[in-house]
Amino acid sequence: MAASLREVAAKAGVSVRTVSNVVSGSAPVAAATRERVQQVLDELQYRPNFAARQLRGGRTGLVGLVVPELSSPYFAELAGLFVDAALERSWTLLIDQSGGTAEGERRLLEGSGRRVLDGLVLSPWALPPEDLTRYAGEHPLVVLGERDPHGVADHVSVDNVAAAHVVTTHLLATGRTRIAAVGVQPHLANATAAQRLLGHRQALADAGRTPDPALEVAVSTLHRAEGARAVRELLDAPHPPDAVFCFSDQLALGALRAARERGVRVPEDLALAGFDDIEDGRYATPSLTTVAPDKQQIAARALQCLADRLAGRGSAVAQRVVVPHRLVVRESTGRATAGPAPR
Amino acid sequence: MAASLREVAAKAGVSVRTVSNVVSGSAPVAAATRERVQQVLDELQYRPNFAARQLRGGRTGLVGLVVPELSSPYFAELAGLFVDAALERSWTLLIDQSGGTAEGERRLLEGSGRRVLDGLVLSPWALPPEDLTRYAGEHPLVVLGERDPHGVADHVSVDNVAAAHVVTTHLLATGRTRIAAVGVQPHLANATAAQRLLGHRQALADAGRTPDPALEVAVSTLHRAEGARAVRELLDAPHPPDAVFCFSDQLALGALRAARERGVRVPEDLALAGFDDIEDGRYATPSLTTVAPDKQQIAARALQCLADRLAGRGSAVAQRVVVPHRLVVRESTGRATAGPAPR
DNA sequence: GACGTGGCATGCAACGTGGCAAGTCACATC
DNA sequence: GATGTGACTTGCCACGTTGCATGCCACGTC
Repeated sequence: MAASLREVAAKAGVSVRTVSNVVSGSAPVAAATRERVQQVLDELQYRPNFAARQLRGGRTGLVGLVVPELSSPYFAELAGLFVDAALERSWTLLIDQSGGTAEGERRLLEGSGRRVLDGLVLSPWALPPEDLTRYAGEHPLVVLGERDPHGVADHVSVDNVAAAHVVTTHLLATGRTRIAAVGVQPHLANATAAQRLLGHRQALADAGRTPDPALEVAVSTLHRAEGARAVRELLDAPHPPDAVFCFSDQLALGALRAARERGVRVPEDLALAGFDDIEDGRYATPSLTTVAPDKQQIAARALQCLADRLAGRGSAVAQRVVVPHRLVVRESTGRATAGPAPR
Repeated sequence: MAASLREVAAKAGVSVRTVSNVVSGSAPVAAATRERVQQVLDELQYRPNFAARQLRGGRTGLVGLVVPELSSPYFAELAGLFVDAALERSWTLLIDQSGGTAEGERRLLEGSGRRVLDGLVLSPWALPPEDLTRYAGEHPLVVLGERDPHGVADHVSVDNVAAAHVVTTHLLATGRTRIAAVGVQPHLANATAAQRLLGHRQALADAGRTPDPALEVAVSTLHRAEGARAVRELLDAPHPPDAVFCFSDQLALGALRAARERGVRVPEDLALAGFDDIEDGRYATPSLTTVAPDKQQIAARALQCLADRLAGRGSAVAQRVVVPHRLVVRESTGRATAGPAPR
């Protein structure tokens, strides 16, 4: 069924080696020969044998991407961009979903995938650094999102501190005074939320304000429901906020719904900002102010890191790539109404 | 870095073949020898070479899943279940996203993936049957969702006609009289929407009602925004509906938002039903009545089909697996208020 | 002691490909 | 006509694994 080089060679009356040369273009072949061989190739629908190629070359052309959950729009969008970016390098992308658990994150690292993949891009939530270190010592690995600074794996993320800083500063500039932060995740090994909280606090401090711990709300997941719950709690508190900075757009969309349920107007009574710039946020009413990480560049740079390692160009020390982001101001953080805070 | 059988054999003082036998257990090995070899295996951290195994055995242990979009919660959930189901068979699942375009759907079928995968599960939207036929002739293929009845590939789906019938019958039972159907997709090769429309019409006919073409709304995508648009149009029409059956939960969630924007109460003024039973619908307010396909079984049966084909147990003719579904009645289709339809 | 049996170990071959170096051939140059 | 040159082609080998056939040895049986 699957034609091999040998069969093509026999039919074309040339050596196996010449057919190989026609296919790969690695050595000169006379035009007439090339044409004849090519014709047989087409005729027999020759496709190079993946296993044999790998056995010979040591490469599979397969790259893995492990995200916590595909049902999260941010990761789904990101995965799509990785597929495209991989395609540009003629790599095939293998996507896996870890569920945000250490076990899931270890699956491709330790499992059969280990020997199949040329490289791996991982967005870890739960996995302790030791596991990453061990793997990175033997295989090309790129980590997405924040980790401890002395990691050994290459590392791509936005500057979460700066990004959070600019959001809170923007909220202050629209005249808000009590700005809540929703999305702290103390249970995760992942440091992203911690970095954003840091930037948020710094912005408050830079404006001469003291962060109010009552306005920093932890969440168990980054889903809509948690955003809604957080905002309900905030609105029920004795001193409700007049702005909420959610650490993901999903949280912000949940927050938006909760606010609306309570009859709190957005942005007039409550400003809302998110993070990620997912499509749903663009089409929400009001549309969502957010931080837009350059997702395309995250994908591109992450694969570039892998390519460097594969080519042996990788530096011995882990690289730390910071991808640009920008604040996208939309309707949900319009000017506050004059007068007292709601309620 | 990666130890080969040869190295292990040398260090253990046995033949390569014996080491292979220890690893695979395919031939008897004396206990003493086995132990000694095993010790060296552990010591050198031997891992079988994937490529060489495939080259010999012809199997990769890799199975592909192609869905239109991962950002759609239904497909994301489904993909997650496929990952789990594949794991149970010690297969690795390669997920790809086609964008719902013929080109994207052809990528894994025709591209490099073709030779890499032991089998493929495809959820086609745009691909003409010829492509599927050609591929299925050469490789194990399972198609998800409705296709023309005389397809050559194995085929797993729910009974969309029956499922749609039960939804519309339920809406009629709650006292609704003008039931709209949102989600017709005349531009797709995919027949799923057509089957649901058929079931919907049959339910109306069975209740002695004549379907009103003005209440059948086509959509370009299955996203929230399209559901919202459809409902706005329906509510603006001279004779608005008192119930809407959306062909996906995503559409229904969009519809829910649009209804709320217009001040139309759900379910009092307008009943809403969806399809897919995605998580967002369970936590929406009001929670969404929907059809729950047994997604876990879709994954399990689809992989079973592949396994059968791989084992040569596949029948010559295409198999057609119908997976059970159930109607999940929640808040969004509660009893109508007495009195005239809204507006 | 010859023979058969069964348990275990081994060597050979092959899967399809690509690197390497040697080979063939035509043609130009001296 | 011998030699060199360059363009093209080819055979050999190795990658790591496993199927197959064979080899070796000890033991039991006639």
